[in-house]
Amino acid sequence: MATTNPRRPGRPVGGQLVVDRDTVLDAAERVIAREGAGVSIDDIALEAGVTKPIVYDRVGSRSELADALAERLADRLVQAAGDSLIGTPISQAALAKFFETNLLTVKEHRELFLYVSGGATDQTATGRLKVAERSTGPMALAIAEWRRGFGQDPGVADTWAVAVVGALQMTAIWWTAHDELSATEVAANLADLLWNGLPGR
Amino acid sequence: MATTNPRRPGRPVGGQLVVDRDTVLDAAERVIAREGAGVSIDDIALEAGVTKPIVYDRVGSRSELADALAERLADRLVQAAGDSLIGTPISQAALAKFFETNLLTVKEHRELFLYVSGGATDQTATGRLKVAERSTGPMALAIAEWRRGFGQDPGVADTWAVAVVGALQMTAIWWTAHDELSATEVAANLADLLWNGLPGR
DNA sequence: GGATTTAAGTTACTCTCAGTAAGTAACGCA
DNA sequence: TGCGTTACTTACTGAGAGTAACTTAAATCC
Repeated sequence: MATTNPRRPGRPVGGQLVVDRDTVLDAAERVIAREGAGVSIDDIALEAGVTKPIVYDRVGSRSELADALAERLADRLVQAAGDSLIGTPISQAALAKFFETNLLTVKEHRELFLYVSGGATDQTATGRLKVAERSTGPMALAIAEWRRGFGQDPGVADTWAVAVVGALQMTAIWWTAHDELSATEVAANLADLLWNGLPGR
Repeated sequence: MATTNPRRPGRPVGGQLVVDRDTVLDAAERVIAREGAGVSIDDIALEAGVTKPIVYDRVGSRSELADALAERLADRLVQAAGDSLIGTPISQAALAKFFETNLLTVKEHRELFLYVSGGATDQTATGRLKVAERSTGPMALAIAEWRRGFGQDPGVADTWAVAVVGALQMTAIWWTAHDELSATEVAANLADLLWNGLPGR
């Protein structure tokens, strides 16, 4: 969707906005996927067929952009994987399936994940935490639900959700960096750890 | 150690180097701890009482700097926590102690951790992975050892080590962002998860 | 012991990029 | 038909990474 015929200055013909926020975010995802996490705002603007100030107008600063992309990515992770977990009978196998889906989704959006993680250097810089927090909510709910189902204290759910998401994210980035194992194998290992614990059963 | 009396151009008197690599890294840690993860190379140079090209000469580019600091941080984490784990009888309580030490160490070096994580935007940008990989080695060894002790397959050790480190790191950064719980509580929750598994015992 | 090469700094630059200010043309309302 | 408003663009500013050019002391050579 790169600009075919550059626009002149001034308000364009036809009362509509040239691009809306979502279009800019779509373009950002596309160019990040294509060129890697090092892309500049100008690159994104170009991909959207527009200039930099428009990007600022639609989505805000670079860290706000990273945040917005983080939300999208997190939602996608939840969406893709949630089907594997919520509502189905809980088992180690289901957990493994859930992890596998997550691994594959991260792999698919690896550069976006890196962009979002490295997002900004200021205090909002906890980009990975942003993805995590978004993914964590549903996860925490699910965990609390389980625990209640098992007749156990759901109070640990928050910590556990963060931990599980952290384990998953780190494993995913590690796995995509040097994938000798298949997603299925890694997911099975993870599920084994988180279902049975370190000492095993 | 900030510059008291700026040096003139040219080679300084006295055959010695003004600063060596470690001194620069020390300065970097100090200024990051004091001013936050947003510091520039110039800031670091100033703190070291030297100018930017010297920093480049001693440690290299910004991502190499981040990598070097990541190694130091990881070594410190291993150092601080290793005592709690290696050689002692393995138990859920020991694991909790290990986690607690780790949490407190990350909290202590929070800004450094953020600097290293946000480190660079290029493909080397997996700064957190750098910390992780460094921490992971010893952890993987320990886990493999355990598993053998339990008479179980040590083959999962690599994946498990990454997962445990990931869970720990994410939990740490989450905890330092909004610490309502004590380190001890969070560590206990983590140990419960990783010792007993999600379903509990 | 002076001339020359090498070592170890600093100053001053370039380049890229985030963020913003100023300029321009179409729309839309009186 | 004129004038404010809207929605763009171009052109700037400032900061920071990385480097080139310069400066002076030490070390080497005769």
